[in-house]
Amino acid sequence: MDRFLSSAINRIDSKGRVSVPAHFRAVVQKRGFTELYALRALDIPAMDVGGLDLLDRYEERIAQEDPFLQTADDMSFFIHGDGAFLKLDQDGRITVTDFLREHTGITTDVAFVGRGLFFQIWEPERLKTHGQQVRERLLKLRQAASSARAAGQATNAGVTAGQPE
Amino acid sequence: MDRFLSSAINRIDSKGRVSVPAHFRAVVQKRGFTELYALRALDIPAMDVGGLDLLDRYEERIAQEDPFLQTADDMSFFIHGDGAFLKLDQDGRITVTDFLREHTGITTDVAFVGRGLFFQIWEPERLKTHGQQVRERLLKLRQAASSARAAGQATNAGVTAGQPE
DNA sequence: TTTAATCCCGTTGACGCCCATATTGCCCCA
DNA sequence: TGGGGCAATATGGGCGTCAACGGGATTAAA
Repeated sequence: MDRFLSSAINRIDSKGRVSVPAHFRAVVQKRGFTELYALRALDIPAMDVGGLDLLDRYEERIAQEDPFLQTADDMSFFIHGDGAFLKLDQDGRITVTDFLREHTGITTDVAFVGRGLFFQIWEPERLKTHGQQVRERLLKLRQAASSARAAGQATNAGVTAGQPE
Repeated sequence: MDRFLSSAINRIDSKGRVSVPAHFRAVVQKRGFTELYALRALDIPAMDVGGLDLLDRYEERIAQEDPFLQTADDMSFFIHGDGAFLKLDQDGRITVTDFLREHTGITTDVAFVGRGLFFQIWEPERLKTHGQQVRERLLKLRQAASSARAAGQATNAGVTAGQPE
């Protein structure tokens, strides 16, 4: 498997280290990441962590912006300046710096969340809250879609009553 | 047969393991699933379980979204982060983790329900309740359909009365 | 010298591997 | 048709391995 999937919660030890889940480490190796780069997610208290290819995605986006405008500058500052390298020690652990704690609110435990091409680092309680919010939003999306379909059928009223799929 | 059909209830042992029905295991093998991936269903307390091809459809869908908007993030979070691998041991059992118990309410027994290309995991009592609700909904739908049809046929007065089935 | 980072090793607990037993369902034969 | 026996499956438990975790010791940096 070459994608970051699933999630796990690990404890920070007295030296401020935490194990990256073995499964994630395998993906890191498979993808050939020589170093991990972490940047602060924009609207949530989480870090996005991945290889340097994480930047590619954002840089593409920046390239689309007018370089004379503030937006491009802001974005560049964000991804180039507001990131940090996470070094894996030989037991597969990283040290949780204040840089991480500040933005995530992490204290004693760290939640690792797979996101496909990268993974995220969360404070476990906040992650839980966020997860619930995500589910609610997706559920709304789903209901909106199905009621829209129902409304569509209503215009065909009575011609074809609901066919049980 | 290469689809997940029928259902079964198995007991969790003292080590937290439960046998996946032999029939399902055969399908798993036939479909070439090397690992099982479980997602928390959105609006019901069940897990959707299948191969990694479960993700393909979702990822196609995500690709349609603007990757910088919240919806894409939510969708990725849901399928990549809110899932878990279920490893079959060589006796065809999986271990029931807290991740599964939390969402499903499973305690001592597990209900396996075939759903064609994937299968579901339920707490048996909840499955029973859910089954009844589903039947009621379908029944209502059917009745609504037949009464609508009857209304339409009323203009053709009494020629063909509702067909019993 | 102090602080922090890195290496190395031991412990612990969870998980996978293996084998034993019980239970179920099926087939064959009387 | 009913019973016996076989095979497949579900279930229980012992044991080894590995990942997470804790901490000592050494090295590098401030």
